[in-house]
Amino acid sequence: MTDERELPKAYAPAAFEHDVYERWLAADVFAPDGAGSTADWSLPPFVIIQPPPNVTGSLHLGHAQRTTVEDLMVRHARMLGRPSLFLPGLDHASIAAQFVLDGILAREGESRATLGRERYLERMAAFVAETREVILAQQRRVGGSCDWGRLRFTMDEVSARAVREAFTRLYQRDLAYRAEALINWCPGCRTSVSDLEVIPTPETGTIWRLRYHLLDEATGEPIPDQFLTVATTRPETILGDTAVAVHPDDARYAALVGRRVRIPFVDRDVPVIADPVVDPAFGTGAVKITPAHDHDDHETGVRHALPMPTILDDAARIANTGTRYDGMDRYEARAEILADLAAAGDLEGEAPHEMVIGRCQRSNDVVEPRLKTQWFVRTRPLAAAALEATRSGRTRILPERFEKVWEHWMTNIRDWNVSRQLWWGHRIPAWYCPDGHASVSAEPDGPAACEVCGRPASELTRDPDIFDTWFSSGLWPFSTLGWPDDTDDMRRFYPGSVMETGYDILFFWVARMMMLGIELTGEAPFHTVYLSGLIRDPYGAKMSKTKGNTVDPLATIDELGADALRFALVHGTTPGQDQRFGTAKVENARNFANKLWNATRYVLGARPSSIPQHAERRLPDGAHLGPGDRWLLSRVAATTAAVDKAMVEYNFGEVTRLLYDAIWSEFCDWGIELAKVRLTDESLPAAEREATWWALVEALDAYLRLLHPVMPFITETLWGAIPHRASDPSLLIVARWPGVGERDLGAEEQVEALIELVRAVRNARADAKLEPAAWLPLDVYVEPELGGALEALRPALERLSRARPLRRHLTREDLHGTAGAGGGGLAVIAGPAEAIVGTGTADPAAADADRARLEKELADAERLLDAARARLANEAFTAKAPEAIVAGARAREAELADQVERLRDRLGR
RNA sequence: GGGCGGUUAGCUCAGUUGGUCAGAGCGCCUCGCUUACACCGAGGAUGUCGGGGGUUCGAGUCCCUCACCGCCCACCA
Repeated sequence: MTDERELPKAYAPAAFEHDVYERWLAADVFAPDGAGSTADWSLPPFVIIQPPPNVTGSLHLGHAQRTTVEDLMVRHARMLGRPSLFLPGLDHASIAAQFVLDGILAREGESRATLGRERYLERMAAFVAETREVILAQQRRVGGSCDWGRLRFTMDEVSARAVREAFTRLYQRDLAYRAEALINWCPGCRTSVSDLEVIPTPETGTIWRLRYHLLDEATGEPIPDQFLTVATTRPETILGDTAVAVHPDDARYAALVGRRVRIPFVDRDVPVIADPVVDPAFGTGAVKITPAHDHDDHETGVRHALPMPTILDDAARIANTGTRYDGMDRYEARAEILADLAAAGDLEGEAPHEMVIGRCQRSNDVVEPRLKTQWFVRTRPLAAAALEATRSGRTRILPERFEKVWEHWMTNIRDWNVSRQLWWGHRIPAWYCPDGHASVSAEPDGPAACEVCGRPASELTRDPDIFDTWFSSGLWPFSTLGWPDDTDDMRRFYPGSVMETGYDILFFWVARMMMLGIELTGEAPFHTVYLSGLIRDPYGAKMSKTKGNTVDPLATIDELGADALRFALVHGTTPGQDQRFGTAKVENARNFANKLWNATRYVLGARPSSIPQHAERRLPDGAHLGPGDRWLLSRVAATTAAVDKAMVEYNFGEVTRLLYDAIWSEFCDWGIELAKVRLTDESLPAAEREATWWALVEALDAYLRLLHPVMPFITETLWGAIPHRASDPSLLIVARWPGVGERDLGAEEQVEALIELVRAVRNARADAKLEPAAWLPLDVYVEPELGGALEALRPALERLSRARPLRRHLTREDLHGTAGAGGGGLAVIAGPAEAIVGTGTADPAAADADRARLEKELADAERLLDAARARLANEAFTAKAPEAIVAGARAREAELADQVERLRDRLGR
């Protein structure tokens, strides 16, 4: 034994993770064109696209999970030699950021109104400067190998220019337009929000029945005892009613169509119209129409050319009705109106009503539909192009089932309201002249003159609104690379390879990137959309900042390490499938890391003294390898191939499962244990011991490389301590992904048979409740093809099954005849191997236990044999099943029959 | 009202194209501090793979249907 390379005894991630990251930074390995990059530019670049986190946010598990998945993909690609780009970023998150800042301001007794636009934006800039480093630092702690030199912020000048340019082009192509339309208004946020930001919320409300009096056709005055009863859940909107609609086929109301009714309070006389939108079975079959404040009604209003009076202001107070309700809050007005209707005898009744009400995703206020002049993006042509990209397979969505969702949403898409009445964001580059003409310009200072009438710039005023934050996000894959300029980065890294995100922002973000990307660059912005499942809290609820049930992953990293967190976040998961977060998984991952740490320490410490400490890496000499070594190297080859396959299929949960099993159950449990004996056997030639050690190093090296994308810190640290090849770089992160070696199926079969024998011996000893530490004689018979391996592994087998002495018998008869003859002895039957554990005494209790164990084994074997025979007796099976399956079944039958026979023999039957 | 996902050991979940796939981790039980690791090692118990039907030589794995849970989309006042 010699000294280990400097590797602390205990696995303490907190002690090295930070340093490892600093070393990567210092070596400049994150950038594909960095000084430390080993990228092969003849290979296709790999570009991962990450949703830039909110600038005011802090890391939650969802971020950690996404960063992990993105990072493992980019690290894998980097190790394959591909120029790989993981471009980090921040999103200004307009409405979300304002919501946060407004909360802070409120606690200081300030508000948007008291500060004014300019001071508010200054305050925001200061706030954002404070928070922006938080999330970036956290991303580093998770281990994201981001190219920090290319960091982008959606509010930086590069992005601003892209926004202006993009919008101008859309406008010029008639894909952006300004119009008065019914939009969703959040009175709390004082802005319009997109359809996606309105959350349908089930609530038990009330539905009221109100009477509208019919007008006398002669006098034009309402008739006291003739009325039409309408049903509504929002009585205050009667102030904006401009019609009452009934179904054209509804006999009850057929005679009334064309008559007029008087809307109370506003004394507006409106027509009774017929429209098929009305469901005669619902309510009273007569619907009040409020075109300016209801989506259905608006469409009805358009169809019938109805007036559309707006009766709510920005704060959702009643306005412009000329009634005493003006200035009242919507709900206060509702109560007053109901009281007044009741007093007039026109409130016919009310009933509880299950309904779905739209609430603001951000503030939870009830959203009011409202007519407003806004900018819109014409989405249908854009969506058609996006659909063409996914249908043709130029862009793939994974898991595939989301393509259906995508199809449905894209084919039913409505125009996108991009105006926001907020301050923090990109100002819409539109200027208006006193005559109301709009000019859109990509120039920072706007057009030189009105595009329509030529009035000079000095007379133009800029639109005060800003863009929906997702507009700039939608440009992310190319705005970050310098678009609209034809930059090197655009040419090298556009379009991106994989866009990774949670499925919850498929529409918000992915859809917008696809639509804008194709329109503006002519190419879909990425080849693959990989949708992760969501991390849920222990109760299965979605984690969200507004809900306050987020878990701070940094505490987990502090305690168990970033590697453990990363491993836990992908282990046992399936793409697109939600997972619940539990500390137990992270602890298990930490234990795994600890296992790997200690295995490496063992290997380093077990170096034969004939190998110098800083020896350059050598391939093990095949001629001197033992069966255990060959088995191990073959298993490495098998695992490498399986990991490759899982990686290609984006089955990262499978990747970690493969590596966990290979490293723990094969490398540690058997590889090291078998090698141990050879390495400490001074009677072996040095060349044999050296070969065994190099085989361990070879296997460890491969496993560290394979595990690096998931657990970058520990693998980098451990890899740094093992011998390298001359061609290796000094850091694992830029080392090459292992190639698939050759399998040695013969060695695998032999060693696995012997492993089974050891297990069976242990099993028998445990069942007989023998002293675990006792060394007992073991008589063994193995079939001839296993003889060589048995002899080669004899010392290891002795040690692992605590056998002393281990006597080999060349025939089964010899084994039965000479072993355990003196009474006692546990019979072990393990496939091609058979053994008798000498108990030394004829302890009746042990004999009974042994007999019971064999009886059970026999019963199991007989049951399986019966099943196998029944299967083969079925002519349909032998006739129709593939040959290989039938052959396998026959082999299985023979094996079982043999086992049954031997068990019966042992039991004296 | 559509659509999707889930329902597999006490808990959290894997099970790729139908044929030793009935598994893992945690938990539990029995041993053991054997010179890499007690964040460990050896051994063990637990499931008619939600119910029913069908296709097939063969189904957890495909089809139909029902039940429950969750999510997404949707203009019913």
